[in-house]
Amino acid sequence: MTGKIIHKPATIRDVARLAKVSIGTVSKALNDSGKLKPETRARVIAEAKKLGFRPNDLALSLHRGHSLTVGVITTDSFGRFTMPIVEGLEAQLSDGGISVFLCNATDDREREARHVESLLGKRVDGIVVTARRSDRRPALQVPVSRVPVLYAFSQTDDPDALSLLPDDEGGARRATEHLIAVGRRRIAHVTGPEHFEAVQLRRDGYRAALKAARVPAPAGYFLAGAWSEAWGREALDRLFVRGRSVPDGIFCGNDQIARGIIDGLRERGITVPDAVSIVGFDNWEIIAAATRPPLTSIDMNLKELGREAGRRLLERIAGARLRGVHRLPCSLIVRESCGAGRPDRRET
Amino acid sequence: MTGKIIHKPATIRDVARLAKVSIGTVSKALNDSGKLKPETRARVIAEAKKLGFRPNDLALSLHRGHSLTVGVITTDSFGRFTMPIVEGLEAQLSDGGISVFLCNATDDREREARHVESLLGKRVDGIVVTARRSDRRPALQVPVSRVPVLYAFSQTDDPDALSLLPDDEGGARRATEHLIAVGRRRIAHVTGPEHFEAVQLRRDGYRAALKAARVPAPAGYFLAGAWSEAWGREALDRLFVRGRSVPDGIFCGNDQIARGIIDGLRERGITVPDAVSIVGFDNWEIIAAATRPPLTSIDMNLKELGREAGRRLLERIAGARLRGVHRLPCSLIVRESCGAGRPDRRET
DNA sequence: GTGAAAGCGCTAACAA
DNA sequence: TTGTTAGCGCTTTCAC
Repeated sequence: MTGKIIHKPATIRDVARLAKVSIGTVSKALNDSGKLKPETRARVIAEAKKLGFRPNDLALSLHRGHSLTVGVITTDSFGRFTMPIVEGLEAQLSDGGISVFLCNATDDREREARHVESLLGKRVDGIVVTARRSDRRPALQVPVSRVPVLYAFSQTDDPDALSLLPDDEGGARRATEHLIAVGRRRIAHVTGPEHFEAVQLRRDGYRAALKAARVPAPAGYFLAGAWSEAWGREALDRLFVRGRSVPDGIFCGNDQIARGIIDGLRERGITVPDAVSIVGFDNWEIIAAATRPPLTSIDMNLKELGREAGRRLLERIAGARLRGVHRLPCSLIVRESCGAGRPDRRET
Repeated sequence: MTGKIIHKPATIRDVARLAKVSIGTVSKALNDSGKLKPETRARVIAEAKKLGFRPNDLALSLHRGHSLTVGVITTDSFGRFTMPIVEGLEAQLSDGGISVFLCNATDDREREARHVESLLGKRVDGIVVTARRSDRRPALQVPVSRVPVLYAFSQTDDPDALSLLPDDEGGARRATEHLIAVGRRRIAHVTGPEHFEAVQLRRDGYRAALKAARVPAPAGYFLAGAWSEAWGREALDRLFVRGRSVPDGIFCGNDQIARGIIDGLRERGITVPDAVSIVGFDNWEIIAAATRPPLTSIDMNLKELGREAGRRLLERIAGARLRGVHRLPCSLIVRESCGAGRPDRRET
């Protein structure tokens, strides 16, 4: 014993003793239930405060059968995309008096299983699964138990699962439409590895927007590569060196690519947005604000996605039978990399 | 009723019924305690598995008086610095079977208080406080109760508090020493707002290293500004335009500044690392890897700081009486922005 | 208006 | 070797 003085938290019994009433009375007084003489109620409350009494949620949960906690399991070590989602989720849930357990599984199935076990043991009322990217993943193994599971920025094969994702296709369409709106007609798309679902969807959105506006989409104008600045610069070589007509607008699959492109363009003496308009994707503040000029970009509204995940989870916990894949809208954040156009405020 | 089928989790009682033994026997069998006929034990375990039985941690915690949970309260909405810390913390703690509650207070004292209330209600065994930056903050108000509190990447006035911080001064010294080691003698320091404690400490480290090596530190070579790329470029103007001798090495207060400087240097046709060596701070992968050339930088080892926080918190929970401010070492991560020198592997 | 007691799921001390 | 039971802290009938 290291001489630690344990202040065992006061129990309802302690309050009862001090206030010279029964346990039941204390409960009624504190929860404002039943009928009590105002005087008694006041006295009990006073004593409770004096003792610093705080009901034990453990006992409470045991009694009522749910714990007012949910677990978040992420395969992304709380990376760039997970963070805002968890932030929104936590905000929404904690407004409802629900606490969030954080579990990092880091793509390790076994670790994930252990975390699920642990959460189930803690009798969480629900589980949210997040990931580094929105591609399909194996379903979370939740042995027996009927705890609601929700996939946020993540999806699985189980058709009964509920999944919330950003509307990549719509976001891409909006980006492309914006380029068209500022007068561009030779619009390229430089993006990440083609096996990403997000890459495919964004490409589809890009093409759909061009088609709708009867703007041509030359084959060489679609370039899939890596998610990096370096790839952005490299793509520029392919786009601008050859003898064919060069783009006057580029929609980039993410902000890093966009940054590489903007830097590369400046190094070639091509001005943005005068000669070429650029739109990014992710609206990663730290990058979008640092490019010269600042980058117009698509925001996936991940924090809001997190909040929505919170709401839906609550509904499911309440018994609603939600399922399927839901895509949430992206926003266009206008900065200076596209030039005038209409003063395109943030639109949802 | 939405027709939801509630699979109430099996209780120890259910197992007992099925295995035709008493509750006590089940408990013994499952916890490997007491003496039981191996056959009985096996049967009980089998039935438990069949039922998907999983002990209710709520009941367990209620019984044993501690919950195997801790709370993390952050004033940073899970930002860049908080995430690795929380990641390390969660990893360390979950290895010990402890779950982590995430609470985002976002600089809102009242929200923070509510979170503390909630955590205390959940009877967490400890609380970790993290912040956006390591400056001193008001102590966490933990009414009554003796739950251990630990400040990670954060500190407070209470001299009895336990606080874990990166060794900014040591990191800065190492960075400067590295510049000296690669042969630089005119070393500038461009950093963030001077009211940050981290800025002061890093400046001290920079000066100490110069002094120790008898390298001069001209007054104009220390430039405090913002944490941005733009400031890095601006600082360059002050450093290089005047008629005085220009630096051949620059230690930057963070990686963004370093990036601004590297970009600015390239635009002036000054080569890195041939003409000037650059060291950054934070080792923010996404930036450090994208600069041209890749940036040598100081890593605060925040994930390890998180792990260490987990360990210390465990000790405190176990009754150890820890207090004071502890500074954890930073590492130098060598890339290519300083030139040869010795092949400086990652040193702790 | 207030008190007494059952019960939430589990462990541990004690009986049988 | 196995069963019984008190008790962890709380809410909620049901008596008084």
